[in-house]
Amino acid sequence: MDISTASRALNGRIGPRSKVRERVLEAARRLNYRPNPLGRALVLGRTRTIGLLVSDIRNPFMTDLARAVEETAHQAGFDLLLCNSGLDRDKQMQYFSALLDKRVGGLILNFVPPLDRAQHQQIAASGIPVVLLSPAPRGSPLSTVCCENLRGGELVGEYLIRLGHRRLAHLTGSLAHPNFAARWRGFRRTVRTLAPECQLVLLRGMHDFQGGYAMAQGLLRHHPHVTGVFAANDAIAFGALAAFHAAGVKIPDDVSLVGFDDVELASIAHPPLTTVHQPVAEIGRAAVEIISRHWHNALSAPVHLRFSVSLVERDSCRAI
Amino acid sequence: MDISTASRALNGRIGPRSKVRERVLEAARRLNYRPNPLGRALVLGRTRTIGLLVSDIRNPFMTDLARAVEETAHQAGFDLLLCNSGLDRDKQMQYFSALLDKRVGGLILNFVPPLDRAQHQQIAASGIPVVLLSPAPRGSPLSTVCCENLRGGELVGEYLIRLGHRRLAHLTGSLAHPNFAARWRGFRRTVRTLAPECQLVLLRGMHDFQGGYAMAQGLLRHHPHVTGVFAANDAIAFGALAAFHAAGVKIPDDVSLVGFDDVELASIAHPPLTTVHQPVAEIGRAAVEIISRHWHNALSAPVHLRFSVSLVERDSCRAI
DNA sequence: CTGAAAGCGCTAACAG
DNA sequence: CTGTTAGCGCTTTCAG
Repeated sequence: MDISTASRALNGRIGPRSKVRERVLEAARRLNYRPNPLGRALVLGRTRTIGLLVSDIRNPFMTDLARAVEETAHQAGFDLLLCNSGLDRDKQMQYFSALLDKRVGGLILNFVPPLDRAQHQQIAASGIPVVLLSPAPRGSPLSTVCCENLRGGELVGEYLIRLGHRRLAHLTGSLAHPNFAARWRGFRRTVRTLAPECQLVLLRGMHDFQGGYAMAQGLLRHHPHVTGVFAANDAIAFGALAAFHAAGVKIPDDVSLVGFDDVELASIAHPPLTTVHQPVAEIGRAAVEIISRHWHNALSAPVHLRFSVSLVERDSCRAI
Repeated sequence: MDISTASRALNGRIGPRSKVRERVLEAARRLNYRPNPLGRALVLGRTRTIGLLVSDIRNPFMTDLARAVEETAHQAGFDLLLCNSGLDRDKQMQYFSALLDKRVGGLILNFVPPLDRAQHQQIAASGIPVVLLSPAPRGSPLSTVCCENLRGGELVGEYLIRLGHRRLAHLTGSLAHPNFAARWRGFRRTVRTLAPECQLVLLRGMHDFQGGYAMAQGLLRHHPHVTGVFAANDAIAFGALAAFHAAGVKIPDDVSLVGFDDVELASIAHPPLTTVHQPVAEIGRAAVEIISRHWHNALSAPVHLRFSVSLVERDSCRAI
């Protein structure tokens, strides 16, 4: 018996009832044999590693996502390479190439700023399964998994209007990012429809804690009359909370604040944050599943998933 | 010219002024050549990947650490494999073995529960550089990077006593973990010394948000008279905060609360959390540096680093 | 079903 | 300084 037979046995390419198979498995166990993934990867041209490329893992939504992704990936026999690209487009592409060089088995990307159609094609041309965490342009060759961003924005608009707020602000990141763009579109459209007289200011900055802090400061300085604030994600909302707190502005007494994501920490904020819930664990699971299926050639066309959202009311808003 | 020459040129094992070197580099650029790390890893027997093994990346301290580690690692030409082992000892060792199989270039471990002397030896026997995020038993063959846990506990003890609290509680994880053990030891010792009459209750549970929540609930039920609480990390403190909030207990009016870690989010809690600061970015950098040095054979003996801590006063405590 | 042989892309030991 | 050769550990034709 030689090693090719052993290889076949270990990989199940041999009759399951075969005597040889048993002997190989037995010997492997006895010798405590552990296959070297590098040898395998070299000949196969790909690894069982999933790359997760985000701008900053400290964004609590990304943290929760990473956890879910790692867990699912591990169960499916993959491991997780974590990359923080920041907001720099070049650095993003540089990371991307490095991951390709490493022959990752799949990629989960949250590109900020996002790519154009040509870049989508280019990425797809790499041949490795890619899942985008945002909606793609129509006909994109890449898989996408995201939530109903537009609907989320609408929910917040309806809610704040219903509470009687008429001077609103939206604190967001780059509107070039499809997720943020959709949240804003849904919010604005709803507000415009429900209360056309409503005053609506848009502030853009970093989509993280710091950015939220800075934007809230700017808001207090230049638009002190605003009573309802929609932060495009919970990280921004947390930053805003801190800034309001520091400035002596009471939430929800002086200003009502709504976030987006419903990260675990939203409930510990001061006060507990009203926010749009998206099912992060399911999103992570779905992304891994798509990659795993592609890996096993059980999937060829890109798939597009969109999870529904809901508003979870806590204590950061009140009627006016 | 053949490929071994090219290999040497690319790896700088050739006179920097050599004509050949120039030609190789030029050709590589022109052909857009990208070395395949798998081929290299296979022959070298190791990769430029660092494994980070923690119980849960959602612990905000670990999130901050992961960010720092990834950044430093990337600069040093390494990438980061993230593993969440949970609290299960077997799963930990299983992850550990899997990482060895993958020929990682180094490992950063936050084992919970921790290993005994024999296991330290066993891990060291694997031959790959390992950095523990906790103090090791004397004479451990593994490198360690941590903070002055004992001193941190003392600081909190001094502080709460100085504020006049005499009914104290400590909310922590497994005391088998050296970090938690040291924090508790420092705290208790100081309290016992400064105010021997002081009542001191110890609660153990999960060292995360949920655990903090549960422990605070238990505290309210069984020890409602406690006025000063020291949480062994910020995640526990956040959970406790939520539980207190839910129960209508005012912080700091009814209870003073101190955390440990000083994660970014500590400032947004309600109220902003008084906590022990440890320099997470420096810790992450140091861990990567140790591994990188080992990788380049510029280091053979294990190194032990301990960073200093300080108490940052915010608004979660008051004098009694 | 099994063995022999080739080769994935790279580095290193050894001669020239 | 350069080329030749061998081999890292694995999978996969291709014959037997």
